Amino acid sequence: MNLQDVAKKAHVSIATVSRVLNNVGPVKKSTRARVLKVVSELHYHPNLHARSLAGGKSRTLGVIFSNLENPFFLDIFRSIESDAHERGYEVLVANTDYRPQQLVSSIHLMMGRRVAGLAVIVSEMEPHLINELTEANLRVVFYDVGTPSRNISNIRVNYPRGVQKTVEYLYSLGHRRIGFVGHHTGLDPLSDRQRSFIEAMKRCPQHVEYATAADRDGPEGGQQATRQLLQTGLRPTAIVAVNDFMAIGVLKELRENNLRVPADVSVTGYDNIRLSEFAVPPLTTVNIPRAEIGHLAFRALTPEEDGAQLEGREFRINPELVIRESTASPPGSA
Amino acid sequence: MNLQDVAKKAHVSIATVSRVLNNVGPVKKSTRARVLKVVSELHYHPNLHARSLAGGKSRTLGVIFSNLENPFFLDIFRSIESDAHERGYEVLVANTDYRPQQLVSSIHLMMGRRVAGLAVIVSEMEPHLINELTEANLRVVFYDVGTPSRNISNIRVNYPRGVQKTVEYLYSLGHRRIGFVGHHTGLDPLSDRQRSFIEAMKRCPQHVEYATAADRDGPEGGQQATRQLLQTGLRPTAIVAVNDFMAIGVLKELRENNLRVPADVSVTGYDNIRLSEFAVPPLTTVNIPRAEIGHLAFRALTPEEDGAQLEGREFRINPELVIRESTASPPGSA
DNA sequence: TTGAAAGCGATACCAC
DNA sequence: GTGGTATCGCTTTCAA
Repeated sequence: MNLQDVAKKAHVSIATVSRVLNNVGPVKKSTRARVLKVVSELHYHPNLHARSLAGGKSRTLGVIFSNLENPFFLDIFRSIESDAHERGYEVLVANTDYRPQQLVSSIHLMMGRRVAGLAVIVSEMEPHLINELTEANLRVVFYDVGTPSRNISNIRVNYPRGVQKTVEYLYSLGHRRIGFVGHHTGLDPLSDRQRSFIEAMKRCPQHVEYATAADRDGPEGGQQATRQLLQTGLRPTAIVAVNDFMAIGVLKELRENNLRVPADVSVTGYDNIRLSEFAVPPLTTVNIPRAEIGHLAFRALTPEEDGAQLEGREFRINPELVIRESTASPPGSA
Repeated sequence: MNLQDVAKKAHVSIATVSRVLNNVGPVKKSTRARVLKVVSELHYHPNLHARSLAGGKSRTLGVIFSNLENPFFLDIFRSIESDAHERGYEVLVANTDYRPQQLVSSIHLMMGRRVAGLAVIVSEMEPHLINELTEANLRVVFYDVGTPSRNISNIRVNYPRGVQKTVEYLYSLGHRRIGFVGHHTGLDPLSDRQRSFIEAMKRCPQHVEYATAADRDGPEGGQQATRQLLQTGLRPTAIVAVNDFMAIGVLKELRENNLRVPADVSVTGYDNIRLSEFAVPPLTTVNIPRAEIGHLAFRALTPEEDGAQLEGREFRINPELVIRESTASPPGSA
């Protein structure tokens, strides 16, 4: 079914039907009513492909995430989506599962769909992709990677700073043997995170020991990585998880080893996802304001109302330590 | 940038470029190579709107969920998506937040995008929408609502059966005062769930008492609803949550009231999301196989390989009780 | 206030 | 093997 069918049944031209549907140009009230009646009788829904093709412009944004299962990403998505809907945009999501190849095809898919802007909130970003997007004629916003330019904006969270705060806090509590639980350490941004931890440890005034382990993102991975960590011989009095989602698994593995948190082992997460308050015990973590990130991403992708053609910008997010009940002084400390 | 640009630069016609890009028809090897070279030099990506418009058919499926934040839905999504990608389909997601109006626009959006099939996995389904979709010329699969017909398939989980098993189990442990925690009881399918609970309670051989409370879906809502429940005066020895996601909040509220689970109060969930094993204590729940649901949905939306034009079918899912550590006999029982 | 017609960027059929 | 062109369903001038 198409405009033609509606036009015929309403005894008008397709141009008129189009005007009615888009609320543009002058249309006599009675004509308008007649057309709308036919439209609803026929259950007509305009072909959006034809519409974007003819219209040229697009009110659609694309967003690509590494792992929608992790509430961190989902929160950002919801924030972008809600801004978008409010302003009459649609949003297309894609999930890469941390696979670089999947990221490539998602990006190309979004370009094929001629999105008006693209947010790339992933950890598997590779330099050549950044270049390709920079050269493309498309508004893009990256998360924690790349540098601003004509069409590129950036949102930076300064992950190392948050880790530094965490490690300092644990150190101040008296912890000297700390483990790190990460995931996908083969991917640059994620091995950077592990490195941030190591550097923070090395910066400690007195002698400290550490070990790291990694498995896939999520509670299961966190549990598995913790299992490895407990077998290293380090006997950590604290474990720093790369994010809250994995920390949930850390807590479980400790519990199953009859290690109390925080009496025997302290645990920290990162992100401050809402689930972190429902963990047992509630997690000490680093707050990353997902809603704000979503708003920034939307702003970055969207022309300012007042026509000011926003150049690529850089937005900085400041990670804040949130102390809850999963951390305490190590056993046997004063 | 379009086919024309590529064609010009490669000194061929747009028809040839199209052939190369789609791997159809005969093309001389050298021409093919030349075209591909230009395509990559120009970073050309075909306009998918034009493609679907010209091609007619679509390799895109739509999926609509009530709440992607609830891992139950996300698991189904991932399962559908993975099948889809494997078979060369794309999938478009939409999230309704349990808002009927949002569902309407999502459905229309999907129709406008001319998806090849639409999975509607929501709780806010209204009869007139079912009709509209039934009349539409579109493969649809519903979750736990509607009846099969020409183009409509259904996946049914028999929620009441699972609740019945749960209540029977709690009853057999000795529980006589049980609370129910739900959400969005204004929506038919969800008030049905609450009703299932009540009916299961009424079926108990001896006298039992119950109360219900509701808040929004999720841990926060679960916590809030539990707070209400604890104020009703029914001092429940067990709480049945409408799903695992809410049960996580139930556990938290009980903990904050110094009620031990399961020593003082037993708790059950529903769905068996992976997080339910990470709850403290791990949740007794009802297993709903999300992956299988995803596979079934994909099958229902997709023409069989062998051309057998699958009529609308009904798939039944059997809910199974999974007993873990959040349930026990009530305090003071033999 | 309305209609006719020129694109938008592909696909696919038909010639050559 | 390759090119020309009708066509998909819509938006958007331009005339009437």
